[in-house]
Amino acid sequence: MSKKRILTGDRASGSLHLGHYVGSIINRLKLQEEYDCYFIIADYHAYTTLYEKPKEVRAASRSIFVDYLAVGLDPQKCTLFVQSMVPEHSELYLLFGMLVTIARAQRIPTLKDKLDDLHLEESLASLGLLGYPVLQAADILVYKADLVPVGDDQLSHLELTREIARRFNYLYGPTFPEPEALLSQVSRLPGLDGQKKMSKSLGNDIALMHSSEEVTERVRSMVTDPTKIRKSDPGHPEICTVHAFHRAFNPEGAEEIAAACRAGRLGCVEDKRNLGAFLNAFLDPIRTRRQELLTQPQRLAELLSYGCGKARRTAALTMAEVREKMQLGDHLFW
RNA sequence: AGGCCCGUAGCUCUAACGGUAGAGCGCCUGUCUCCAAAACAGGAUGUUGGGGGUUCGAAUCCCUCCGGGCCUGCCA
Repeated sequence: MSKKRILTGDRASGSLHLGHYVGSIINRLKLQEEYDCYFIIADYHAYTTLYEKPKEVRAASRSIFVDYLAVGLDPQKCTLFVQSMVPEHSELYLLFGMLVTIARAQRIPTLKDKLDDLHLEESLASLGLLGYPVLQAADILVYKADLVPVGDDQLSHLELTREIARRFNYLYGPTFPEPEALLSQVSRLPGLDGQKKMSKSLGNDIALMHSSEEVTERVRSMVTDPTKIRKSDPGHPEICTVHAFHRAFNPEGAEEIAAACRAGRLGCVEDKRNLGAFLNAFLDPIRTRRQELLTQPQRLAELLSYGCGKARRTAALTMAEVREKMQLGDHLFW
């Protein structure tokens, strides 16, 4: 009962890929054993940029939910839910919006990066995009989460969450914990191009839902060590994308492979063939489980509604308290 | 509510006076590589937001509709 609570999740902007897996999913599989975990599929967040594409967002939400189950997040151990199905998020976001100045929101460093990605001038950013970190604060605090697994790029968002919690507690009385970062060892997987991090929008990803043929094809297109021209040339595994994947998915064999590559005994073609086989061996059980789940729409619907219901009950408790403290709601009116 | 600006390839944009729709990036193919990358060679992509009009001829001018944006106002 005294388990600490965690909130984390994914924007519903695309299917999960191997970068998500090594970056956070694998960590969540452990966290669900020790903590009271809430895993959010953040479709409202997806709408901050994909508001013109509702079907894409819904397809992504569905695909992420099924993948959560397929990789082994267990609805008996953790709470899996979709953000928009818990309307308390939006109500708390609205109220938190009063506690944050425009200047403060504009000072979040990730906003600038996001605008660059979108080729947007700051003057063209939507109010929703500016409010993104405030919505995140609502996501976290509506469950009174104690811990938030974050990469260092998200620390500034968590800092805002803590400020909001502190300010709310000061103004209306102690209500929220100040959530702390749970810094996990960040193993970041590069994309197929070896340059940028793996991302669906860059098209350099291997999705959990890719077929084995697609995986083989994508591995074949990976960038390797450009100085290894001939098979017998000594390679540099530390700068080779294929090897980065070996280290992530085949840690036991990685050293031996590196040695063979350096010695010029291992060619890239063979190396890629081996990696493809490894990845497919890893993905096959996930594929099997996904296929099984997809034949049981009724069960999927039940699991989704179970998770959302559970999340909503928790969120409703917080909102009742927030309304009370902020003198809102009909039972206080007269 | 008024005023102004914009809409062209997946993205960023160029196309004087109305005169064969283009470039860069990205993408695909080939050569080269054990692969991939790089380099080189080649290729594709468009109802120029929709409709109407003027004209021998409209991305360009006019009308209209749709979509987007900026400014001013509406004592919210």
